[in-house]
Amino acid sequence: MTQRTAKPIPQKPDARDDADERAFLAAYDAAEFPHPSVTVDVAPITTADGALHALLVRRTEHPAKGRWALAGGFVGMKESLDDAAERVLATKAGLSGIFLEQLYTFGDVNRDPRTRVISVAYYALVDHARLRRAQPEKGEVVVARIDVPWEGEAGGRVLALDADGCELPLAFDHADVLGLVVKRLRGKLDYAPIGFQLLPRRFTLRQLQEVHEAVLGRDVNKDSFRRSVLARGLVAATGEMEKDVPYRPAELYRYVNPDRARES
Amino acid sequence: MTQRTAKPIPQKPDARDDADERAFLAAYDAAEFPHPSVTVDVAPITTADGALHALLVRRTEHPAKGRWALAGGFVGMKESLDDAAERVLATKAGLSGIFLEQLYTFGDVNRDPRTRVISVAYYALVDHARLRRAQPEKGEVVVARIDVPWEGEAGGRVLALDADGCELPLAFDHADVLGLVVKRLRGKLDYAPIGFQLLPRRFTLRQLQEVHEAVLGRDVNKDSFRRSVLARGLVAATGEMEKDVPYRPAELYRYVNPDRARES
DNA sequence: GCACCTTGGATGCGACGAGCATATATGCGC
DNA sequence: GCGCATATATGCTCGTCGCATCCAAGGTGC
Repeated sequence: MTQRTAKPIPQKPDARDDADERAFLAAYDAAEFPHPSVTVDVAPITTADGALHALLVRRTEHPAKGRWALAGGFVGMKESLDDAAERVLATKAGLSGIFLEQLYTFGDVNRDPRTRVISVAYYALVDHARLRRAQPEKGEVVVARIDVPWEGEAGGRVLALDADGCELPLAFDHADVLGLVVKRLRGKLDYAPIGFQLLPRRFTLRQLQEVHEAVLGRDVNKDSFRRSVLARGLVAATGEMEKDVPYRPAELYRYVNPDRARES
Repeated sequence: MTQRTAKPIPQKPDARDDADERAFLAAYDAAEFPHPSVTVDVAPITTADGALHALLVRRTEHPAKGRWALAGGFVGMKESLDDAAERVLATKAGLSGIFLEQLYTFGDVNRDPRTRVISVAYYALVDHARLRRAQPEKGEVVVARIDVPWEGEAGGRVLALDADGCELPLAFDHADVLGLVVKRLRGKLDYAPIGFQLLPRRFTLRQLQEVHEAVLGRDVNKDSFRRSVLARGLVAATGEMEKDVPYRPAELYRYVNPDRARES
């Protein structure tokens, strides 16, 4: 809310509030004090091979040149935070129309060596095939495996590994940001429909279970998982079967929003 | 895993990176683009009479002059967001040393009529007696009853009522902020130790139950509540009893952090 | 075609916790 | 002492979760 930290604005008398307020706003000078820079950083997340993965962007400029970072950008004066996150996700990561949610705002004084930068972090959830096809307007990207060195929802920073298992150096405090993404996803997974966002529209229950195991970092009981998913009514059978598998094909399901009807 | 998607960036010679980065930082001009204002808004929360209450501050300046608002202030260039929230809580609400946690960042373009203001919202948890004694450095405050017009974790804006049940007009989007506080508290209550923050150091299990009922907005089963609280090992009996009650006094408990030892 | 393997999908059992009822304990007012 | 309100403990039921078992269905090798 609103209050001015430093020298107070010259006081005006109290009456005629509307005209008074208009006059106040006309005289208001937003540039009176220095303001911090505000950015959004977006972590596009998927699951594969039993682990979480995140798309990272190689920094081509200082600071942290050459290191890997989340897709980020400054917030425009006339765009909301959500709009800025969508724009950054589209331009820096080449992804649009996918699930996007605010995570946390990082505002330590020295987190960016340039100047005071406050960063509103978002995470985006997308299925693995789509993330692999992601093509930004320019720049080098990588889909890094997230290595979580803690259990459950303890929290803490995580590591980003390339295909050979080598650690990718992360820029700024992005190892903390990604750690908080993991913690948040683990906390929300069993009561919010976020597992479906990491899969294509049609999926088998086994795939959904593998997504949960990748997010949680532990095995889940197969039968209990199936029962609880089906009992919650969040998925509907399509009658179709998966193809080209060397064993008994499983039925394909789709996510149904219990509130409103949805496309198939 | 990892894959490089796009055309490689024209590489600059990689050596002398440190000196290079120092030169870049020296030439960086933070005032090159206009920046939004960044504020913190703190909602001091307690429970009483079976409902959530929040401390609100009367605005003495435009905009929204005369309306009630969360305790807020601009973020200084050399203080972290958490530090700013602590400072605002101390100066605007007269409270210090209490539980404080970031909630969400509100950044719609027109949420403040003056200029672009991005607000990082926090909530603070404090026991009722302490909130009633809170005395800011200056200004008029009120402890408003929060009326939640929705059930469970549906979410949405809430109303602030004074002692007579009359609605208090809220400034900016603070009805939404308070609504999100309620939603967050309801979601975290049963797996995070936040109920204890709303009580004095020593409390009866009945008091803890009443806190839970006030936050959740519904009754909870007494015996199940007692059993689960005791089984989780988050509280320890003190051996003391409550005094001056016209019925059998209950034993006083205290919160124990299961990780590290704590004071009694 | 047939044996065999692998995975999908259903059923049954026991453990555990939540909700509910009951019984007993304890301080106060009469 | 007696009644009352509340605290505190115990027993019961029921739903859910974890675990084991069984059958179904498709592919592979002979």
